[in-house]
Formats: sequence, structure tokens, C-alpha cells
Amino acid sequence: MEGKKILLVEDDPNFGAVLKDYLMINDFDVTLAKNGMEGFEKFKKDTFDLCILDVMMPYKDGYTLAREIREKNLEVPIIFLTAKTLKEDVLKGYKVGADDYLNKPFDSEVLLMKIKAIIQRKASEVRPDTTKFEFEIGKFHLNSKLRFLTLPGQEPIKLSPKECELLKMLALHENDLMPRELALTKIWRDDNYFTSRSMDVYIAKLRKFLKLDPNVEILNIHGEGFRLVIKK
Amino acid sequence: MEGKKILLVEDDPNFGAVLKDYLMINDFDVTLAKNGMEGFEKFKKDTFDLCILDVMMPYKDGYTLAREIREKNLEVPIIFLTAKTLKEDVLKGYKVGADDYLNKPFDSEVLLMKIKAIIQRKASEVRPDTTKFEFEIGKFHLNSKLRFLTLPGQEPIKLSPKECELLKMLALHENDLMPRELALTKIWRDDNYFTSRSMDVYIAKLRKFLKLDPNVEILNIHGEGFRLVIKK
DNA sequence: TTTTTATGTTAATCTTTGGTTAATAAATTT
DNA sequence: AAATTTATTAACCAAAGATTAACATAAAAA
Repeated sequence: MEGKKILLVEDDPNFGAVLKDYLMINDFDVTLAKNGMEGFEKFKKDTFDLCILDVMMPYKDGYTLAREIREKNLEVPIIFLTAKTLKEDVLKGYKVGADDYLNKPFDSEVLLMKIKAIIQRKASEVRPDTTKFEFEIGKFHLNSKLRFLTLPGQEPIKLSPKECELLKMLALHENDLMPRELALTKIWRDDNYFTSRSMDVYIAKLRKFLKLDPNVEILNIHGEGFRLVIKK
Repeated sequence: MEGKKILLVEDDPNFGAVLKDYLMINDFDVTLAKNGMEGFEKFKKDTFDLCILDVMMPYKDGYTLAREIREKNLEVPIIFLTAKTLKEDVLKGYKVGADDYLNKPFDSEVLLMKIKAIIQRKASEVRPDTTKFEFEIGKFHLNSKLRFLTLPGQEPIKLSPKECELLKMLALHENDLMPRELALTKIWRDDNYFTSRSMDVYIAKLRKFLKLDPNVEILNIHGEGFRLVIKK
């Protein structure tokens, strides 16, 4: 149970900091974001065991964020925090795929118990690969479990593990920056000159595959990373 | 979702009857017990998809009942109903292995949502199907109990235990990835270089058998496992 | 502009994994 | 105990995958 990663999205800075500290004292590795936007950015850049989302937030509320998170990851447990006790809100939360619901003010010990129960449950699930593994990339379809890339009417292209993981990571950030560092640390598990060059070789390979659809391309953002653009 | 069996244990006859009716209107098959004792008797006599237990009951309270139920069944989801909002009670509930917690009076629609969410979740958990022993594999028929692989008009092929288990595991994952590791841990009960090579030998044997139907083949997914593809 | 750094690309090399056959060992049956 | 079946291990080769080197170009910094 130690060192499980929690993404905490809470706009109230005081409450957020207190809750973060409380969770960290209890051996969780907590990342705090102060709004939905930031929360989603942080979610994309790391892998979490649990998300705790405040419902009421400016710009992007907890439900919207939850929906975006579910698009990228079908299994990560989500707990909502809310000041409101409105029935509609609770229902909305469950519909979006919440794992639990907690009214503010709540007892921190209860939250801790819920967190433990949920993480426990997820761990004990003998799971069929429920992580997202199918992606639409322009006219392409990527199945990252069976590792192939298909284009209607075409013979499927078999992908190597690295090709596949890299393309998947690009797809998870579609039309957005996929930082070099992210791919290197996640896929190559090391970030140095050589792994970086290796990744460039893989980018070239993917570009060759993706040429078959002129609306799809991988752009470089100098010094930052790559961007999979899909023109519609 | 229809026809799921719910065990409802509630000592208040009025409330119990109303809740039972409400759930039955919503297509659940509800068994009502009016105390912990009766609840446990009924639990043992049937198989339920969910238990809803009132916490405050004479003779045997909800927690005690939950513990007894957990002794018999580690899987079945349990929801507690309670009039009290005491923290200790909620914590106690989670410790006993509750899936959720609901304060009375509660909104029936929220309960319904929770029930659906919980049953959904359980349904998506895979249970390895140990019972199934007959498989159609292209033109072949596999009986993994008698360890026969038959092709219409052909002499049945006798399979050795390992051949048979491996083919069965492939068939259970038909057209999908059967991870190396899975077969090794389940069939060989060990995952090392030698068992892995042994498995490769068995894959070769199975391929030889399966050659008789050109629409069936075992593909390798490099570094991951194998895939039994059946072209239709 | 010049210099440096980052990226694009191809091909050669190295490493890991898998396919296959055959030899041995272990278990089961006769 | 001999024969037979089943399972493991070895050996060798092929294929797939990953890295590195080499050289080119593009972008940013000096």
C-alpha cells in the first residue's frame, strides 16, 4: 500500500495542501493540481493509482475532468469530493464512472479507509487488460495489445514493442505535446544521449508507417518532444 | 443487469417491504430476511449477486453477518444501510469488507445507481473459466476433459496433458493475446528460461496438429505471448 | 554569420527471443 | 522390467528487435 500515487485535484489551496500533507503522512505519493486543466496535464504526464477530484472547480469541473481521464484510462479509480449533497451530483458522479463519493466536510480517516479499500479492490481484481489499448489515428486503427496498426483494406502492420509503445504514447497525447522525457523515462526507462537517439530512430520508423494517411504526421517540437497531429 | 439476485436483510418490516418492492420494480430478484440469523440461513441456501445489510438489527447485527458472509464468500459485494452516521461505524464497515455505505434516510435512486455500479464492476472482473472443456477451433473440436482433438472424418488426435492445457488456454483467448507468462504460471507453475523453452516445444507440437485446418494458426507476439487466430 | 545543439535517416551491429529437431530424462503403462 | 508416452533440456539456426554509428540537415544560440 506504500508509495501508491494519488492525483489530488483541488482548487482551494489551503484545503488542498492540508489534505496532501495528510495523505503523504500516510505514505501516499501525492501530486496536487489546483484546477482541472492542470490536473489533466499532470494526469497525462504520469501514472496514478487513484484520482481524488474536487467537483466544484473553476474552468473545468470535476466531472469534465473525470470524463477526460476515463478517455485515457478506463481503470484508474476516481473519488469525488463535493460540498454539495445534491442527488443529481451524486448520480452524475456514478454515471461518469466514479468509484466513490465523499461529502465535504468529511472525516479524513474515512477517506483514508475508502482509499485503502479501493486500492485493495483494484489490486485483487484479476483483470483482463482493461487499460486502453485501441486507438483511432486518422484512418488508422491501433491495437496496442496485439501490436498492430491497420488501415482499412490494407494488410495489418506488425509493430515492435518499442514502436507500439511510442505510438501509443503519442496517441494518448494526440494533437498535443508528448514530451521527449516522458517517452524516455516511461518506455526506455532511462534518459540519456543514446536512448534519445534510439527514440529518434523509432520516430523515423513510425513516420514511415504513418505516411499511408496524409492527414497524420508526427511533428517535432525542438527541444521539447513530438506532436502527433491528426488533421480532420 | 436484469434478474440479479439481491439478499436484503432489514429488521424494520415496513421499510424492508418498501425497499424490496422498489428493487423488484427495477428488475432485481430480491430475497428479504428480517434479521441476521435468517439472513445467513438464506445466504447459505442460494447464490446472490449482492447483499444489502442493515447495520442495526436485534440478535445479530450487520457487521457480524457480513463477517460470516465473507467467511463463506470472498467475492459477493456488500452494501451497508445505517441510520447512524457515526464515524466508527463507517470505519467498521469498511474493515469488514463493505463495498459501500449508505445512510438512512437515503435516496432510492442513489441506492439503485450504487447497486448498478457495484454489480457492473463485479461483472467486469474476469474469472478464469475452469469449467468449460469443449471448444470449437476452426474445424476442430477440442474436448479438454477427454483430451481429444477431433476433425470431422478424421481419427481423433490424443493430446498429452500439457498439449491439452496449452491448447485450451489458447482457445480461451481465441484471437486475442495469450500471455506467455500466464501459460507458464498456470500450466508449468514456474516461469523461467527452461519452462519457457519447454512451452515453445509444445507450441511447435500444437502447430503440427493444427496444420490440418489452414484457417487455424498460432501466431507469436514477440516478447508477449501467442495468439490463436481462427479465420472465418 | 558562425557555431553549437538537436533532429532525420539509413545501415551495420549486437542482443534477445522464438522455431525446430533431436537427445535425454522422467513418468506411466504394459 | 520393458515398453511406451510424456516432459525437459540442449543445440543450432532464424527472425525480430534494439542500439549504435555515421552522416546529413534544421533550428537555436553565440
